[in-house]
Order: sequence, then C-alpha cells, then structure tokens
Amino acid sequence: MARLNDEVAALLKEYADLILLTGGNAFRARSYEKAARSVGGHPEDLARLDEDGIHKIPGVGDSTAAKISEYLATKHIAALDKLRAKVPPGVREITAIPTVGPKTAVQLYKQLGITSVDELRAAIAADKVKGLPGLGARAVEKIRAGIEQVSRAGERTLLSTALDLAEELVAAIGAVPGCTRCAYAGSLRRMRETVGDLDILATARDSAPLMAALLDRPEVADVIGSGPTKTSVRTDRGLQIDLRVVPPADWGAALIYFTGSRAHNIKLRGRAVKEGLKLSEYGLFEVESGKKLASRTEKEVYRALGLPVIPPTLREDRGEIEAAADGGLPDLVRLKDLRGDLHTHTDLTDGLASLEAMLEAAAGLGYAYYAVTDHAPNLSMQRMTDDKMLAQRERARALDRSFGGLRVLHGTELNIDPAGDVDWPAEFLAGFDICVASIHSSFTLDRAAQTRRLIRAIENPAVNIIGHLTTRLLDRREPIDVDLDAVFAAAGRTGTALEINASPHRLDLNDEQIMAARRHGVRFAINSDAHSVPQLNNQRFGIATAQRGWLSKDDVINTWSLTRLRAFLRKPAARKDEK
DNA sequence: GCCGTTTTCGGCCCGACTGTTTTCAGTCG
Repeated sequence: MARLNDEVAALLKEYADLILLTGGNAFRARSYEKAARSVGGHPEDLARLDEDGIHKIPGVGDSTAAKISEYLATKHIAALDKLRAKVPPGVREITAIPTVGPKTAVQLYKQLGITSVDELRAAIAADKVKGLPGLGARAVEKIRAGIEQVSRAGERTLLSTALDLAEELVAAIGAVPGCTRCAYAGSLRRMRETVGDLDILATARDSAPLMAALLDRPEVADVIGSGPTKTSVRTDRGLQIDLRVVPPADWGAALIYFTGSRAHNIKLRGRAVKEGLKLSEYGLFEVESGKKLASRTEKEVYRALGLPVIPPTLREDRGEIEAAADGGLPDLVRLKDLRGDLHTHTDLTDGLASLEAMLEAAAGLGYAYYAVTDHAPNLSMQRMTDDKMLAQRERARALDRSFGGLRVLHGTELNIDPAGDVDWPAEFLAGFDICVASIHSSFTLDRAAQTRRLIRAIENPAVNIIGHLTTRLLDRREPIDVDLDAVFAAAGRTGTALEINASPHRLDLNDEQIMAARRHGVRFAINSDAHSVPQLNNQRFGIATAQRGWLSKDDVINTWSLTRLRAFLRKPAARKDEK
C-alpha cells in the first residue's frame, strides 16, 4: 500500500522545489526537503499521529506541521496551491532531467517560454537553447542526452510504485461481492525491475461489478476500453491498467498466460503442440477431441504439460522450461531465508533513524545479525571522523544482543575513489567487522579506468562487499561503463561478495548481471542500503531480483549462519597465494 | 523553516565536477 507518509513527503518535496523555482530562500527550501525525507522515512503512519506526534517528527516544526495537519484534514495545502499557480507544472518536470536544476529551468521558462520537456526537446532541435548564458554546445548536448534518458525511463514504472498500486487494486477488486479470486500478473508478478503496464486478473461469474470497481478508482484518468472480459484504463500518472475477468474454472490457465513473458509462453505452447495439445488462456486442450485437460490451477496446467510449477520470477525463457523438464529448477532463495542485512545507515551520516531504532526494527524482522555501515570520511558531505566512527563502534558493541539475540556487526561503506583506493589505512580498516565499498562519483571514467578501479577495490583485503556496483539509477542515471566479466572474475577469485542492492531505484546488480557473475563463482549479499526504518523492507525487491538471477540460499552470504559468514569475511590476501 | 554538546539567533553538508566564466555558477551526492 502506498503510505500516507509517502504522499505527504511528495507534496513537501514539491513545495521545496517550487520555493526554489520561484526564487525563494534556499534554506527554507532545504528545510522542507529535509522534512519531506523525514516524513517519508518515519516509521509511524501519519494517519495515526495527532498534532503533537506530527510535530515530534525530526525536521518538522510549526510551519510544516500546520501544513501536514491541513492536508490530513482537507486534502489540500493552500500555500502549495498558491505556488503551483505561479509555475507551470512542466517547468518542475524539466528539473528531473540530469544537469537541469531550478536555475536552468527558470531561465528556459523566462527566456524561451519553455514549459514542458517536449518543448525543451523542440527548442534544442531548433537550436534555440545554445547561446543562453551558461549554456554552450556541450551543456546543451548533455541536456539533450538527459531528455532521452528520462523519457526512456518514463515509459516504464518502477517495480515498487507498480506493486503499491497493484496491491491496492487487488484488495479493492477482490473485495467486490462475487469476486472469487484476484491477483496481479504480468511483468509485475515476474518482478521485473520496471513494468510497462499492470495486469490484474480476477474470477467472477458476473464481471460487471468488478469492472465498475476499477472505473471508480480515483487514480483513473482515461478509459481506453471496457467490455465484459477486459477493461483498460490509464492512470493520472500514465500507467495503463488492464483488468481481465475470467470464469473461476479458467483461473490457472489465464494466470499462466498473463504472467509469462511472451517468449516463455511461446515455448510453453510449443511444448504443448508437440504432444498434440493446445494451450491458451482458456486452458490446455487436446487438439483432436477439443477436450479440456487442465485450466483450474497453475499447478494442474503445468503438471498436464509434464512440468512442475515454474516460479513466476523465472518465467522469462532463460532455460527455465528445459530445467523444469529435467528436474533442474533452482531452489530459489526466499525472503525468509535472509538472516541479516549487511549494508545500512543511521543518522550518524545520512540515515534518518538512530542505531537503536534500526536495530530494534531489524530484530523485529527476525534477523540474527545486522551490520551498520555508515559512510566513511572521503564522502566529505557526510562529515565522518575517526572519533565518530570509533564512538559508534563502542555503542554497537554495547548493543550486541540487546535486541533479542540480534548480533550487531560494526562496518562501514567505503568510497571507491577514481584510482580504486578507499578511505582509511589498513590498520584502521582492520577494526571493522565488515566493509562495503561503493562508487559514489566519477561515473564517466572510461571503460578501462573504471574496470581497473573496481578490480583494485575488489583486491583490497579489507573490502568484503562491493555495493551497488554499476551505480545505475533506474529513473535517472545510466550504469557506468565497465568490463563486467573482468570484474566478476576478480570478485570470484578474491572472495569478494557483490551486492544485490534492494533499493527499488537501484536493483544493482540486476538479474542478468547476477547470472553472469554467478558463472564466475561469485557470492552475493542482498542488502537494503536502508537509510530509514521503512526501507529495511526493500529486501523483498532484492530477493525478487536474486530469484530472477536464479540464486539459491547458498549463493547469498546473508542467508548463512553468523559463523559461516564470519569465516567468509576473513578474506585472507593469502587466498590468492593458495594455488 | 528548523534547531540547540555553538541553544532563541545565526547558522544550515560542503567539496567535486563540469562547462564556460578568465574567477565562477549550477548541479550533484
């Protein structure tokens, strides 16, 4: 479910952006931005807080609390509406383009009257942008490339966003009298990193009330079509939703049909054809007699094809049908297999919650161990010092086993500099239980330099895990250019785990990279990179990505016992000398 | 606008990077 906190956070962020776009005080804007982040990451639901509780959220003072209360009571914020009237919405959208901030967006608006990304694209094509103050040929080219990147990303919706909406829709439609089953299917059920549209499948004898329930939804902006078996709508955010209603007896066949990738379905149908059968969304039939052999459940249909049920996350035609036929499907890692999280932050750097709050939440998730890995000093904005880190270590030691039996590992997230070196000398690094190392800048080094950089970090005996290796952001930034094969080989050779960063904006490594890395004997860590308590739950996306990469428990170091994990973390440089 | 181990005013993450500016502005993490 989309949390009310996220809704309010988005409004506060918009307010902050509009302050900047209207030339308001930058500190005031930052203040709202900070409040937005804080509200979004607050573990308690706003709906359950009174005025006092709202005021107690860090970064929320009188003015912001009043705006939040106003929104909860009226679903409007007058001050926000007032600012919205001053700046066309497209101007703010333009700031989503990398390298275009508020100053540039306002200049484009005032000088050229540009109020949308499309108008900006046209103005660049007509060569009207080049020559404006601060905008030379190279800057314009960067903007042009940025527009392409953003519009490519804009065609698809992040997994997390789609899942929030799908779960709400399934709950709403499933609650309609007469609806016997309801679930989401499509690429969302396969848990692809982004989805193009939402497929909702339901069973009922009479479909009309279900279709009506979808059409009544507040987020529906356009009705593309609506009939007795299928209704298609578009949301206010441009996401297409297809609701299909089938008779209860056809549930399994329809679910298979609407879940599998096109390639998976084609191969499945080909398998049926060879046996003189026909597979469609209505069931599995004998061609000669037309007799229906199976359709009620997925299990029944797969079994009639001589196969076990193939997990939805594998249905991409990457060998899963052949593996299923040979009894060789992997025993996929599951969320409940995770015994800990190995990359997390606290308010010592850019996290929102205290160490204690994060540990309490981690214990609540049933973890056996938990690593706190705040940023190291080379990421200067975090203002880390040796003393702060050592003081945190003392606290971490004192809190070990204080939250149930939760074992606390003290770690850090090091910054990999352009040469591949990390923060702190080896003696200091030796004091950590675990070190994650990640790239946070210099994304545009060439392929050779980027490859050398990562391999140098991997070969560092103190580095246990490489965090978000490609640094891509699904809605904002391309991955770095790097020879992944060489990097994976180095990670396999040195016993350096690679992270599957579970943030829905990252999912880095992705499914295909995981498969490639595994062929080099690489081990993986599925980490939330949580900067707040709610983000600890992002692990579900990391697990889904690991499943799509065909991983089992044994591939993932944070499903292991603490003893086995600790042995892995002692990463002897000697390992290289063994052979 | 928020906040307090610098406490009710005066700071606020701050340095790297990029392109265009010949001394800096804008963006980003």
